[in-house]
Amino acid sequence: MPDATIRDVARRAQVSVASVSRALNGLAVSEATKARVNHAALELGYVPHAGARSLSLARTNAIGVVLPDLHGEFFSEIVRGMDREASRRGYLLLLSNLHGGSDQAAQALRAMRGRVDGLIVMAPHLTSEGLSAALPKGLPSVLINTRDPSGGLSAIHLDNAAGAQAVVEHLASIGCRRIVHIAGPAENIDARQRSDASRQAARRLGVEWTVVNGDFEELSGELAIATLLASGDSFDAVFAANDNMAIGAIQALRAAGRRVPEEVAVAGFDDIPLAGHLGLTTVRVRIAELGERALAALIAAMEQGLAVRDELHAPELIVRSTTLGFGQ
Amino acid sequence: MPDATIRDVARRAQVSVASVSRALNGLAVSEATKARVNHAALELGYVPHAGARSLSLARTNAIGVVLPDLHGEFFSEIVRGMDREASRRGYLLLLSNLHGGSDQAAQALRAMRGRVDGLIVMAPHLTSEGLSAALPKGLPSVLINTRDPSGGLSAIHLDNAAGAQAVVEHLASIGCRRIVHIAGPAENIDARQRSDASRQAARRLGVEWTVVNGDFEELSGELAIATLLASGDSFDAVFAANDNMAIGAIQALRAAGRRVPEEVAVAGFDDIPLAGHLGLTTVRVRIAELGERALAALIAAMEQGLAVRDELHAPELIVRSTTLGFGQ
DNA sequence: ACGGCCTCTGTAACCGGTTACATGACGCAC
DNA sequence: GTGCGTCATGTAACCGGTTACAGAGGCCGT
Repeated sequence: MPDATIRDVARRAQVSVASVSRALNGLAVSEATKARVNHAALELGYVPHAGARSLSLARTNAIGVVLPDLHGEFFSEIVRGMDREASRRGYLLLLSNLHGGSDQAAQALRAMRGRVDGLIVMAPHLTSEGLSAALPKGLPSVLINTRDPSGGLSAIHLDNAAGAQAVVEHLASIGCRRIVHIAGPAENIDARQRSDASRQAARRLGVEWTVVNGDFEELSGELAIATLLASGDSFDAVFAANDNMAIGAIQALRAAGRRVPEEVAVAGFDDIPLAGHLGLTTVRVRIAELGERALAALIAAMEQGLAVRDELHAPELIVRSTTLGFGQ
Repeated sequence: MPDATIRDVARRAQVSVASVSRALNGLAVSEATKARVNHAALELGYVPHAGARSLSLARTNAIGVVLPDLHGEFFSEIVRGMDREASRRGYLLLLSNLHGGSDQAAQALRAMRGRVDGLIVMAPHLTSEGLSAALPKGLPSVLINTRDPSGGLSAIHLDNAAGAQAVVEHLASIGCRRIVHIAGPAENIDARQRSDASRQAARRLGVEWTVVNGDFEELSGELAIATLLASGDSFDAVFAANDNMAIGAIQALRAAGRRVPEEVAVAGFDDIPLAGHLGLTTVRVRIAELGERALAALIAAMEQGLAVRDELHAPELIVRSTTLGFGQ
């Protein structure tokens, strides 16, 4: 027996489908009708068909979220934040992960049309043209950490520059004079921004700054610093583009007998849970909050047709023991 | 200008809507027609309306996921696993979080009808009747870590008993004789199962076993052990119902001058990332894999109408340094 | 030349809701 | 009693796709 439809309920309650629809949606009907409809619906175990409703109303109460393959905390936290805000506002989240190339990405974006009222997209590896071509025209969209193709869309960016700058200023203020920056993958936009901003801040403050390459993994941080130490290079601070590499750096330093923070101050970026446990100075990103804000911005755009806007999500410097005792 | 519909494309290509539909879905049409349709669709920037398509096909290519408010790793990992499997199989995930009480839960489940082809539900705090009443009848469903109301649904359970038993056997095998178990919240089914199974295993092995209460937070583990030590109680092993509390316990022990693992062995449950860093012996749960399996089971049920089945997801004991050096 | 078959195409019904508009009943003022 | 406004209700069109069915034409064999 297939699921009951609104017509089944109407037949059973001896009224028209219009009356059933009105009764169930709280529109004006007589008490008698409402009672009969409710009774019939209960008897049949009627559950409205959300898909049909959406088609008719041109409104789905769902928001599409298109994310790339994210590792670790980032994926979970950003989804958690969006989910929190979505359920607060009465929306469902439709999740789609981008695994393949840009054609698959376009496919994924197109598949959202008619399913969602708005779109949140994070597609760092998509070209601008590809993105704007693939985005369904009629869908309000918010981009996260993605260069806006045309300037015609709202976007939220993590303020990597502010975070990196805060770290360098902190290091300079406690007396560090030779900073080594462990960079992330070159193609990663966050990594590049952190690197650029830290270099500029160091230059401005008259602090020496050199860079070594990493890949965001702990091991790469350890190797980078071990290599540097072996080469006899000297420095009194390490700023890694993320916490994982900073942790690797600390291990390499201690293995080589350098004291942290007395001889070398170390800072990371992200504030992963482990950072708190190890006392790592870092930049707290509040990823969940970033997700919440993206969703809030999207809903504003959807419901009030709000203008395009570009927000920066400011992170916060968290000073802990891997820098605080420097020079003592 | 509203989005183009299939009728717009038909008009532009000078063919019927049926031909457009056939051309775009790869059914038999002449080359000439196909070319004209593709051309017209491209010109109009036509994107099919997935909602309308679903309604007509009675198939959505989406899977509903209803989860309670989960903290920490669990939420992210299980969603990640389901997402991975879903995108592999060509499904989208529709996420809905249960915040409120059981009426809100019923609401959330009903909202899924007509939007998804199947449902994955994790609702530990819902009564059996509530659940089976709220689940739309026509929807294949898989439950995670939830008592099956009627036995009529597929379900996947984490095998807490096997994990807890493995821990106790390990502790006994290295020579521990007095185990303190730090339990989780009483209403949590995982916590209860871990507690029960560890007690039974200890009894069977002739090891002393006592329990203290915690709430899954690190602080509660620390307090529990600190209190115990202050009372002069003696024991040589701590098995916490999760890693967070185990870490708290270690801090309390070391603060009191007890050596871990030499004097007291400590084990947790979950294998959070921090556990590896601290060398905590624990039980690896592979939550993402649990999510993958739930999704795979659901798709099997949907596509092949597979029979009800009840799976156990076995965790794995990970022995590390908080137990390995015991007694030395 | 004709019937049969095959391929392509178009018309219109259908999926399951919502809602504009028409209809009918009723109350009230004149 | 008539005219008007109000209210509850029903009919049918509509949202944007898919597809059963019918019709049109081409090709074949006889």
